[in-house]
Amino acid sequence: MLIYSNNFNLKHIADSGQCFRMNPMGDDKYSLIAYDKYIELTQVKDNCIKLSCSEDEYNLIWKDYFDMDFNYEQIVAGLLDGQDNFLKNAARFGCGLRILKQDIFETLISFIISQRKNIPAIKSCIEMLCMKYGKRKTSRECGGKEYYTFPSPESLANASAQDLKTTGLGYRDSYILKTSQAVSKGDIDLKTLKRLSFEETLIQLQTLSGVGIKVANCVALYGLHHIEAFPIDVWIARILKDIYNDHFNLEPYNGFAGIVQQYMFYYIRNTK
DNA sequence: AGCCAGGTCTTCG
DNA sequence: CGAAGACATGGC
Repeated sequence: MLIYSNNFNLKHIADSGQCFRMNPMGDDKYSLIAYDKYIELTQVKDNCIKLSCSEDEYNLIWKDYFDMDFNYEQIVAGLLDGQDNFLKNAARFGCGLRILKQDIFETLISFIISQRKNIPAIKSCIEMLCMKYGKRKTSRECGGKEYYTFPSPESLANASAQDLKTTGLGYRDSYILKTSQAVSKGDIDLKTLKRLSFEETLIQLQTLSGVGIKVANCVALYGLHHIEAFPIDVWIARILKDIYNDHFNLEPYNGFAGIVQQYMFYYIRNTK
C-alpha cells in the first residue's frame, strides 16, 4: 500500500541511530523488523512511501510506529523559520526524520548495548541476540522471507552468562542479564511506565543495571515517546559546547526537545 | 595494527 | 561530592 506524507524520509530515519533493525536493500528500499513483524518500505517519491503490508496491518501497527498522527512538518517549518542557523541547517538536512514509537524492552536493551560501541557494532550485536534468543518467523507478504524477532525479557533473563558472551556484548553482558531479570521478575513494570511523569520515568529507568542518564533519556524518547526527552551523548555534547558555547537554551523547544535533538544528531553524524 | 565507539559503574582524592 | 579509571569486543 502507499502512504503520503510531507515529512517522511526512509533514508534519514534508517541512518538516524534511533533504531537498529532498519537496513537498506538498494533502490531506496529498506527492510525493518519491529514488534514481531517484518516489513519492506520503498521511498517512491519525496512524499510517497510504499509498504509491503496490508492496510489493516498498517493501521494496526505501522501508523503508530511511525507516529503518523503527529505533525512533524510544522516543527521543521518552525526550525527553518527560526533564528538559529545551526538548527536551520539541521532541519533542512534531515527533513523527513521522525521519532519512532519502538518497543520499550527492545529499546531498553538496545541502548544499554549502545554504550561505547559504534552503530555497525550495535547492529550486529543485536542481530546475534535476535538469532540466538528471538523467535524465527517467515513473512507471508515478502516471499517467505525469514527473520528473527527481538528476544523477550524472559528469554534473556533465562540465558546463561556463558551463552550470552557469544553474542559480542562484551562487559555489558551482566547489565543485560540483570536488567532482563529485573523486567522479568517485575521489579520494574515497563507496561505501566508510561503512566509516570517524564522525570519519574528517568528515575525508575536508572534503577536498572547499565542504565544511566543518557540511556534513560533514549528509552524515554524512543521507547516511551516522551518527545520532551533530550539525550546527551558525546556528539550532542560536542554540539552544545562547540556551537553554543555551553549556553544552548532548550526553552523555545519545550515539549519537543527530543525532535530537535534528533535533527541535531543526524546532521552532525552525516556531514563532515 | 591500532584506535575508538549514541556511557556506566567503581574508586579515588 | 566531582573527577578520573576500568571496562570487552568488533568495525574500520
